Amino acid sequence: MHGTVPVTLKLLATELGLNVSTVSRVLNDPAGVESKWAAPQTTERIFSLARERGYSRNPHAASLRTARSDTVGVIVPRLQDFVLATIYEGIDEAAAENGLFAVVANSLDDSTKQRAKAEMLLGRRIDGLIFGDAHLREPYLDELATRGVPLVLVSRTSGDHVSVTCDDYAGGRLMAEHFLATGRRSFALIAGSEATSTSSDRTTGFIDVLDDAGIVVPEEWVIHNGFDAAAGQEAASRILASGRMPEAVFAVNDFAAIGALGVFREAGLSVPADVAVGGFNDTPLAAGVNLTTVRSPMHEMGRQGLHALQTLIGGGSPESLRLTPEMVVRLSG
Amino acid sequence: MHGTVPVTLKLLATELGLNVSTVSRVLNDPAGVESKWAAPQTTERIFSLARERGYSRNPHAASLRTARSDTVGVIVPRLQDFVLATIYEGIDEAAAENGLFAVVANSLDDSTKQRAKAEMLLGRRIDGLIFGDAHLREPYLDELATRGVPLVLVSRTSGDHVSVTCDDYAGGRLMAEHFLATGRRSFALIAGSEATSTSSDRTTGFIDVLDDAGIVVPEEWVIHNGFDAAAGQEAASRILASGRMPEAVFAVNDFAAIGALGVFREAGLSVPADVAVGGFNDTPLAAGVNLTTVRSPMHEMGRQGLHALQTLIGGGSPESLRLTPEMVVRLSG
DNA sequence: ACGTATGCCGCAAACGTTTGTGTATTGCGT
DNA sequence: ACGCAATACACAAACGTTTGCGGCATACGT
Repeated sequence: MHGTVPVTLKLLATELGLNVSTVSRVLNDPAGVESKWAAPQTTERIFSLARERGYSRNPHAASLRTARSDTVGVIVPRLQDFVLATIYEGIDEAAAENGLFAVVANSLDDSTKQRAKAEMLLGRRIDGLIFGDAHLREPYLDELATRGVPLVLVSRTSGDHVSVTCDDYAGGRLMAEHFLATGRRSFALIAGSEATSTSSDRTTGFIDVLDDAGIVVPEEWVIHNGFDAAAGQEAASRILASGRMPEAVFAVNDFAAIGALGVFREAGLSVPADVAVGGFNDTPLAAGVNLTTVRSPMHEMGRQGLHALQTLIGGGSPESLRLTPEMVVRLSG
Repeated sequence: MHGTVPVTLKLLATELGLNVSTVSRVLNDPAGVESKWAAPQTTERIFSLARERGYSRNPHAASLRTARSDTVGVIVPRLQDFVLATIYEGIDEAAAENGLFAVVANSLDDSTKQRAKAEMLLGRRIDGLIFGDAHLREPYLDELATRGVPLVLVSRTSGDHVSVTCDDYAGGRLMAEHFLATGRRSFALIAGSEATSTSSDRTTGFIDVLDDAGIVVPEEWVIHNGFDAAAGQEAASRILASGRMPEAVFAVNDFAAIGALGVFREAGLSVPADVAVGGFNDTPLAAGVNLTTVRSPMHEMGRQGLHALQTLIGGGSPESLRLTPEMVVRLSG
């Protein structure tokens, strides 16, 4: 197991009495066995020997030669976040289907780390980057663009970089319309992390609808403090501490919603009788706790993001995409 | 931005009037500026030019030469699973600290996909593999081991491969002891996926304690059907459908527990008055919904797993590790 | 019968590193 | 003054591919 000679093109070639170039061309021909690079008989011999010896091309050598790695990097705030994990799965799936490979890194939504990870990936010679952690103003993205690095954004938009997102504004409107239709008249917003398009689009969509209905959301009830369960808990506590209660609260993320749910219930409130709660994304857990929410096509965002990046790498100029969300009403609101 | 010449060792070397070998040695010397491969003055010139030109070594060329990629592959059932995502984060963190890079792939807990992904990663010339999806009997792992592929298991054990896990048996005992101490006498088990060590160790730990107390868990109340919220919901429904109710149910995974929680509450049962519910892992959401659970050191498992793999790659023979779990009691039980 | 096309394949140069070996220069001890 | 050991570097081969170019047959058209 230690003195094994690696099976290379050269090995196959000499064993077949051919030149490595011929073997290489045949093995790489997308036409496969129908390759016109060699006589049918020769092609057959090549493939069968390759199979027999278990040949596997050395991607480092190939990448060195071609200056492509067939690998794309993706940067997410955090893989622990179900939403981003799902998006990454979509990316990875589409990548695999297209002969690419996706690698991932966490930025913790921090600009310095984002830059560090991106540069690290570029150092590994990836062919392009997908950002799932873009902030509204992000000079680094512009820098990368002018450096000529192919990049696309998923989940969040920023500037005029190519992006694949959920139509978050529409999603916010959906939730507001639902709440109004079910008779609620006062609202609080657990609005996620500031300076992200997901946060601002969802909240302005929500607020715009209320505006039209002549309802204003008090400023202290618009709480920006992150997307996770802990953020939802803290926001809910702040709402409770405000003395009075809204008839409904819209958390722009399911996990924040679930965190809020727990705090409200613990405070003896009944949901949705005392306060309705709505989330965003429709993660499986939302179904598990009967949370009313807006479904966003996370997996599909990942897939489309990869496709966009691929056409970008190929020299094309893909359009940004806004996938449409869907209201899903459950018991919590 | 298109006609840029890539900055290589050769470029630096000719520009400095040196040979690439010298530049390479200096730049790679762990001693950094203190390198003894060149005169102090020369070393300084090399580093400053490298910095000025923004030199970044081409890992493909290096890997081609050294036959190492400084990359490890990790295979998980699913990145969407918070537990595995956290373990991967631990792996990635430790990898980065040691100059390595971790790439990940989903197997969906399916042996065929597991093999396919592993072979794909090996084709990319990774230096070693970490499996987070091992089943109890896994011939493929043995095959890899005899092939000489450095591998370690995390989260789940299998055979006598090196593994870093939580002491699941102890964890199961903790939960049983807690339930007994709080007066429950009849139990159901939402036991996760069959043929995984996490499932079997946690349940046997649980059952052993009950045995000693002279309590037996009815067979139809030991339900094997996966680790996620949907599995928990279905299991809870089956329990409800059995006609009578246990005083407590232990789900070997928080998400399954949360799913069960939702079903019980929806059925009008009050938790923990009518039925206590315990989970496993102590994910943030457990705190969010006040779930009693057993904390497992997920992040640390990842870190230790990477270290084990690293010593394996370095030719050492690391010991398997069983990290100790911790009971965390909340309102649900 | 002769030019040309086509099928089949080989040659060789890169891609950017790492690393074993070699060599000129300097400094030192004696 | 001599040998000897460091010091400070250079040379060159190798890692396994990809790909432009070229060459030799055979077949084909006229």
